[in-house]
Amino acid sequence: MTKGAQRPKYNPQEIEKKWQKRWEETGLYRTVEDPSRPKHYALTMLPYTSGDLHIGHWYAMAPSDARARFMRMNGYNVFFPIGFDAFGLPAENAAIQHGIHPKKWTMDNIERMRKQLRSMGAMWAWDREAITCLPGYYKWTQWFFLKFYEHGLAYRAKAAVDFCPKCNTTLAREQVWGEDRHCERCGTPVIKKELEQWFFRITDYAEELLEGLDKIDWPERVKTMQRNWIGRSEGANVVFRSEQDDPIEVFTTRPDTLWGATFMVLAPEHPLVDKLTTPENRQAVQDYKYQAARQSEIDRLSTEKEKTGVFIGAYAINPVNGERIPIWIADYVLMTYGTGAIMAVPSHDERDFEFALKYGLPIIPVIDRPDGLAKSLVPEKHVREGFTEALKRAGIAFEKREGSFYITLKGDEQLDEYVKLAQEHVHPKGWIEVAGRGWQFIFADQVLTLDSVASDQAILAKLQQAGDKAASQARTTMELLYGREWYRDVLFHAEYGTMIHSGEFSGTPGDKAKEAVTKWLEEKEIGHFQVTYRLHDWLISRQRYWGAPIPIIYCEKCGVVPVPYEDLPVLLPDDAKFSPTGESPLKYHEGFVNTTCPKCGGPAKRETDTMDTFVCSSWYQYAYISPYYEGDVPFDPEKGKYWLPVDQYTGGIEHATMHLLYTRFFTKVMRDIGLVDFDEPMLHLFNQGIILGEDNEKMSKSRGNVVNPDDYVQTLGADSVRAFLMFIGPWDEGGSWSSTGIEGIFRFINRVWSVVLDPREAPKEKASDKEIADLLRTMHKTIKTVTNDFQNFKFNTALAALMKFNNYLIKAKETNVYATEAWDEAIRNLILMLAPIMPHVTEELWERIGGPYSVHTQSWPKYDEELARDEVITLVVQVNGRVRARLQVPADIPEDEAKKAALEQPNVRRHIAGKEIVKEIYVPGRLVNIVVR
RNA sequence: GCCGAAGUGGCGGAAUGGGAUACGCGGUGGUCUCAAAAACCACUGGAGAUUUUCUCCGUGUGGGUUCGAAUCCCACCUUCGGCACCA
Repeated sequence: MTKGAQRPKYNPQEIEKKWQKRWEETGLYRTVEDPSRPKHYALTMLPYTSGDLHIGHWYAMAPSDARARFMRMNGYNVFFPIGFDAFGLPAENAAIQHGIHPKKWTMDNIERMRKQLRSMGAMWAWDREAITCLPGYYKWTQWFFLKFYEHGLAYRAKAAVDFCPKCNTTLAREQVWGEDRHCERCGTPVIKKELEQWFFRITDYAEELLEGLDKIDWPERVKTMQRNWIGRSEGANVVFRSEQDDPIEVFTTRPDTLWGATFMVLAPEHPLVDKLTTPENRQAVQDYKYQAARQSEIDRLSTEKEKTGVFIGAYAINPVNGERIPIWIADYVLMTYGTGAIMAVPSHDERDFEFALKYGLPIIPVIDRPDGLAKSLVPEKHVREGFTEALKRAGIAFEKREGSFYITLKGDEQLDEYVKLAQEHVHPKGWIEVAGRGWQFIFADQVLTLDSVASDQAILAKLQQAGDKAASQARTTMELLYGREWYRDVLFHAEYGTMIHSGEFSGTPGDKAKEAVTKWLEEKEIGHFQVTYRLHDWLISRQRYWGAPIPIIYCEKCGVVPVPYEDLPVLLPDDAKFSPTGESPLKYHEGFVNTTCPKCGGPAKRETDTMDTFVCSSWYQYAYISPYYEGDVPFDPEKGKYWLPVDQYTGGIEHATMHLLYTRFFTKVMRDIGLVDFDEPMLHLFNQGIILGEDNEKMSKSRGNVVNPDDYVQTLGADSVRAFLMFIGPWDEGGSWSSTGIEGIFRFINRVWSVVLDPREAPKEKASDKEIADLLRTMHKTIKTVTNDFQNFKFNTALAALMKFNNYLIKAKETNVYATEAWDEAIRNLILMLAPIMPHVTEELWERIGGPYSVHTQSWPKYDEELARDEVITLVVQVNGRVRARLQVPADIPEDEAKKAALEQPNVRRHIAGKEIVKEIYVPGRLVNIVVR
C-alpha cells in the first residue's frame, strides 16, 4: 500500500467554505435566461420560516439539489430557486409571548436559515429569492384577490369558526385542545361562531381539477388523494314536500332506491328545521341542535360513535309513491354537502340501515340481491309432513337442527320452486318466511310480501295473530328478521341490482335503473340529474394580523368596494399592538381600519381579515421568475415564457390535497385571465419520504431523537450529510438516521480522496489490453447505472454503484493501469458523477487534477453500450431450478455449446444421473436449466 | 371502517420471473503500534456433512401458477401513511 503522508488531508470545513465563497464570487449559480439552451425549472417546496433548518429540510432539499445539478450537467439551463413562506401563526405567537414583532421574528429567522441553507452548498438561485411577507410580494397576493373578485371567484358568506368567547378570538384547529375542545390559552370551552368570511370559488374548477390529473406525471398516490378530496359523485336532486307543502330538496346517488325511502333526515342546521318542528318536539330538537353544534366536524363524522337523531314531528311525502314518511334530524347529515338533506333508504344504505334499526323505522327492500341468495328458517311445527322429502326432491340445500330447517336458496328457479313447495306444505297454524330475496311470508290462506310500509305492519300483525312472541316485540318486520342470527348476512346490501317493489319500475335491471329513474324524474319535474362534489369552496379569511390583508373596503353608501389596483399594496401597519388573547390587532388599529371609499370618497372601513398563507404559496413558483416585480402583472411575462411551467416539483406528501390542489386552481384561473398559456403548474412531481430518528421513530423533542444537521456539517462536512441522506434508502420511502452510517460515508469520501490524490510510483510494466478493457467496461457500466438511477431519483443505488466503482479503482490502482489514459478518464468520471451529490469535495478534487473551473459546468459522462458489454459471463447451471454449477463462458456462447458445457459439469452429472432429461431451458447470457424426472 | 404502501441477514437496504442478501453499518479475527484510536486486510444468514467442496433450510404466514417465485395470483397476519358517516 502506498503511503500518503505527503498528500493533503481531506478537510471538509476548509474546502466547503472555500468553494461556497468562490461560487458566490464567480456567480456560478446566477440565473440567466438563455433561449439557446433547453430550460429545466426544478422546484422544491419553500420552507416556512420556523427559525432553524432541521434535518427534514436537508432531506427534502439536498437530493433535489443533486437532481437539479444532474440536469444542469446534462445540458439544461436549470432554474432552482429558493424563498420563504413567511406569514403565519407562529410569528404572531412569538409577538404575543416574547414581545417580538412578527416581522422582526420572521426576518431574523430568515437570516439564520439563509446561513444554514448556504452551508448545504446547493445551487440555489439566490438572485431570485422571494419572501411572501414583504410588501413587494403580498402586493401581488392582493392583486390576485382583486382579480378573483373581479371574475366572480371571490365572495363573502357566513361560515362557522371555532371561537373562544373569553379571548374573543378565532381559533385554528391546532389551538383547540382536548376531548372537551377548550382554548389552548385560557381553557375556556370553544364555541362555534358564524362570521362573514371570504371564499375562493374553487368548486367552479372541480371538474377541470379532476380531469387535469390525467395529464400530469404525478405519483398515483397523490392523484388518488386529490380525486377522493374532490369527491365527484353523480346522482339526482329530488324534491320531496312536507305535509305543509314546503319543498325539501335532497341529493341522492341512488335514485333507483327512491321507493325504499321510508324517512328523511335533515342536517340539524337545515333552515327548514325550525319551521317544521312541532311544538311537542321543540325542546328535544333544540337540545340536539346544540350538542351537534358543539362538536367538531371530525367528531361529528366519526364512524366510531353510534348514530343519533331526533324526530321533529313532521312528515314529508315521498313523491314517487305518495308514502307519508317521518322527518328526522341527525348529525351524520352535513349542511355542507349536497343539499343538507337526505332521503333515507335503510334497505340499501348502511348508515340509514343502522339508524332505522335503532329507531324502529321501517325498512323496505327495493333492490334485488345480485348474488341471488335467499334464506328461510322454518320451525318443524310450521310445516306438514313430507316437507323434508319435498326439499330433497327439489334439490334444495338445507340443514336441520334443534327442530328447525335452515334453508339456503340460490337463484330465481330455486326461489320460485321453494315458494310453491312452501305453499303446499305450510301448516294451517304456521307460516314460512323467505328473506334476502322474495321477502315473502307464506301462510296457509295468504302470501304477504314485504314491499311497502303498509305491508310491513300487516305482516307483523299477522305474525302476532299466529302467536309469534318476537313479532309482538318487534317494531318492524326487518327488526324481527334481524333478531334471527341466520338471516343477518342477507338482510342488507348496497349494490346495484334489479328494482323490486317500485311500481312501474319493478323489473328494471341494475345497470339501467339509475338512468331510467333519473330520466323519469326529469319528465315528471320532481327531480333532475345532479353532480355533487365533496370539495368545498376555499375559506381564505383569517382573523389574524400576520398575513396579507384582504384588499376590500366597506362603505356605508357603496357597500363592498375593492381597493383600486393602483392603491396596492394595502400595507400591514408596523405599529400594531398585540393582545395576549391573540385577537387580531388590525381590528383596533384606527389608522388601518378607517379609510375613505375609493368610489364616493366618504368615510369607510377596511376589511381586517388577512389571507390564508396557502394563498401566498399558491403562486410562489411564478414570483420566483422575477421577485417583487414592478410591472403591471405579477411576474415578468418574457422570463415566464422561458421558464414556465415547473418541470420538476419535489416535496412532502402532506401537501397532497391542500397546497397542491390550490396551486393547480390558481394556475387555471391565471390561464383564464391570460397570465399563462398552460393548464397545469407542475408537470412532474416527486414526493420524498420522512426521515426518522436513530430509533426508527419520528423525530421529536420529547423523544430526544432530533438530529441537528449543523453539528454534522461542522464535524464531517455538508458533503457527508448530503450523501448520507441520499444513501439511506429510496428517497420516496424515507428512512432512519444513523450516526455510524454517516461515518461510513465520510470514510468513503476519504477513500475517493486518496484514490484520486495519493501518489504512486509509475508502474513498471505497460498495462495489457485486457486490463484496460476491463477498466473501461467497469467505468461504462457504472456510468450507465448511475445515469439511470439519477433519472429515476434512485440516489441510494447510484451511490452504491459509485462506491463499488471506487472499490474497484482502489484495487486497479495497484496494477499497471495506473496513470494510463483510461485511468485518468475513470478518475475524471468518478469525480463528475459524484459532483451532484457532494459538490464541494468534487470541486476541490477536480481542481487538484487540473480540471477547468467548475466541475459543475462540465458535461455528464456518456456511456458506450459496446464498451459496457461483458465479454465473459458466469453461466448458471440449474437442475430442476436449483443451482448446481457456475462456469465462466464467453458472453456470446451459442445455445448448444452452453448446454453441452452445462451437461459436462461433474456436479450437474451427479444430479441428473439415472434420470430422464425432460427439457433444457436456456436463457442467453444467464443460465441453463435442465429439467429431469 | 375504507384507500394506499410496505414486510428480505444483527441493522439501513439491493435484486420486480432466472445466481437471494449488492452497497453501507455493526460484529469477529488480523496487520501497524509500547499501547490505544484511526487506517488497512480477511471473514461475517442458519444448520449439517464424508469440511479447499457439497447438501438442506431461509425473503411476514398458508396455499397456488411456473422448468424456475423475494418478484405473479388467492387468502390471512403485522407495520406505516392517508382519508373519515359524502347521501
